[in-house]
Amino acid sequence: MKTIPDSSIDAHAACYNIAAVERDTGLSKDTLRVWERRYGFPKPRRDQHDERLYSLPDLEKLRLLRLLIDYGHRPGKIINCSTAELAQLISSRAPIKSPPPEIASIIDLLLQHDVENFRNALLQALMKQGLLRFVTETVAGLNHWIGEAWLSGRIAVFDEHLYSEHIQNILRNAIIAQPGRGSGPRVLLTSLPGEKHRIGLLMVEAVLIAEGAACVALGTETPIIDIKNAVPAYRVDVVALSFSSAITQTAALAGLAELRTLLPETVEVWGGGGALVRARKAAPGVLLLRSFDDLRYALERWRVEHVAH
Amino acid sequence: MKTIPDSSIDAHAACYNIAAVERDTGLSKDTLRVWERRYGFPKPRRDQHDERLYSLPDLEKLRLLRLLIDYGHRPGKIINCSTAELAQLISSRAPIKSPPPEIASIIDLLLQHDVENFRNALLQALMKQGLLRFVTETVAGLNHWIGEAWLSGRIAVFDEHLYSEHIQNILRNAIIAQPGRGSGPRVLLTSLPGEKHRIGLLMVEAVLIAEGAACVALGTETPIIDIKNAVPAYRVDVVALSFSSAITQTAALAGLAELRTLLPETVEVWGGGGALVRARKAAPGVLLLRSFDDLRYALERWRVEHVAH
DNA sequence: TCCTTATTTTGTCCAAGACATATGAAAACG
DNA sequence: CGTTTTCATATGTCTTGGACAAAATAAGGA
Repeated sequence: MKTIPDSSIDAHAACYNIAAVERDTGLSKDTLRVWERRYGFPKPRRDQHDERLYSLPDLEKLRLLRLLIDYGHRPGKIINCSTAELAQLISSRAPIKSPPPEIASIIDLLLQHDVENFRNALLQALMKQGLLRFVTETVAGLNHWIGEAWLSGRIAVFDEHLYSEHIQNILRNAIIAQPGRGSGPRVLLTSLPGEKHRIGLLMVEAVLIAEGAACVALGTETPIIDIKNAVPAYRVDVVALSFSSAITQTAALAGLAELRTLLPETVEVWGGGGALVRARKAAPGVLLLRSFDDLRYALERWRVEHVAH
Repeated sequence: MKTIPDSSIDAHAACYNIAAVERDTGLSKDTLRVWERRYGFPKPRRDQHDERLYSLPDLEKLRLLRLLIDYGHRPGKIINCSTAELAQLISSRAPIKSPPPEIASIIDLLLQHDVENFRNALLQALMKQGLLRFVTETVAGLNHWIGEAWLSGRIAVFDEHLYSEHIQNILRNAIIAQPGRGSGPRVLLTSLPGEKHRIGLLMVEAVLIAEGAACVALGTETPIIDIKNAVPAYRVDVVALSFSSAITQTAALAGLAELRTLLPETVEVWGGGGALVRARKAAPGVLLLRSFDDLRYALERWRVEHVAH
């Protein structure tokens, strides 16, 4: 059977088959082929068996396109812009501000590959701010500005990997250090298949635990049917799902709606994350959380409602 | 654009379109269609536009098939068995021996969904044994026996997710609690694209740090080209890659050989993990680590060689 | 300004064929 | 007899071009 090719074989030539491009850009194979047919981009060269081989510049342009489309641009309007024009569209999208100094100093340490001091700076920020402010201010800020840096090519893939690992270390350390369950609802926390971003999930878990809720964290990519089965097993009151911007808003809302139909009425369904901040309305019985404040309000509301009974 | 249908319309009929089945079973749309063409299963009914609508029983049988195929069965041989026969095949995979009592008691807590006591049992084991023994005995044992339980169908998907999350919490907590760099080599630790298993990587990181080496952990799935670029940036002495049994031995050895050609002679390449325990020999200049003891010997050897200079 | 209704855009699904690679069995070797 | 090599089969992924529904936009009307 054909598998994702060993990218090492052509690492220097930077050739990607359609499966690798799907994985790296999040654009489906069908979409890639239909864009080629309709718009003439991307137009990859072929190997000896007429299979598509995408170049690294194509891949970069596709990533920019994906980003702009997520932001609201239409594919047909921008697909024939040059990579430079797309990059300019992105940078012109938001007024170019620089990150606040406390964020900038941490990012500088990452860019200088100073692992030790990077780790220490994160730990110090956590100690100084406490878990709640650390998550909602420092980590959220770092995510945003590191995303910006990645878009403009100022940060390497391996730097981002290192960042993700260290944030996970810190957040999980804080999570396990917290005392046992609190007074709040039992919240099952996970993401649906295809959603691989772990940091958002850990941030939510940290906030929930800091607020005294009991969290059952299943990590990323739990199939819907297994979420359904886990709800009675762990006797949870709320199922919370996280959707990063890597997933389309439509897919996120559809997943939430499907889950809603599978769970008993007594179990609440909450959804949040980058894919949903601009969503208008969700299926009935699904609560959208567009910020960490929304999350805290939702917790408080749950407590009020369940004390009354 | 077509999306996952609002299943609330047909919630009781439990109909899934091909995208939902792909998401929940991990079988690609192409695979589902070609199975239907070749083997006659699954044979979903169609909606008014001739699009496939899979039933819940089909979905359940597909998940059993996926499980058995992962374990080594061939699709063509088992695809026309009934769901009951498949379930029996799975349960007949019972382990020959039972786990030692200290492992069994922890697994029992997981099977009873007792999150609090499960967490506490892990923490207690860590305290009692120290990081090194905890990793090489308890965590290694848990991985093995939970794998067995998964194969025989005695453990749910969500239980395994919860296990993975908690082990990560504990290991990362231990990792960050360690004092800064030690005397040993700087080791870059990661896995190649396609290798998603994080726990093995974290176990290695814990052992390295306990032994006083400085670890640059990049998490899973770092493209080879990015590993190459990270080596000078972080000035590492050793690149260590982890390969779980989910990857074939051939693929693991090929990846190591490829990396070896891309790195300068002065940087060592180490490989380990389930895929390589039975490997005979690797490419020249690649060190195979078949056990945690091998890892510790390799560290000691490096230190001896680099003190002499 | 808001709601309803056309029109265009855009992503997903389909079919059937082709083919490379994983797997397992048979053959040749040490 | 154990080990590697060779071959055949099984199996998953890629191909093309057509079709069409849902989303997004534009146009019309209260």
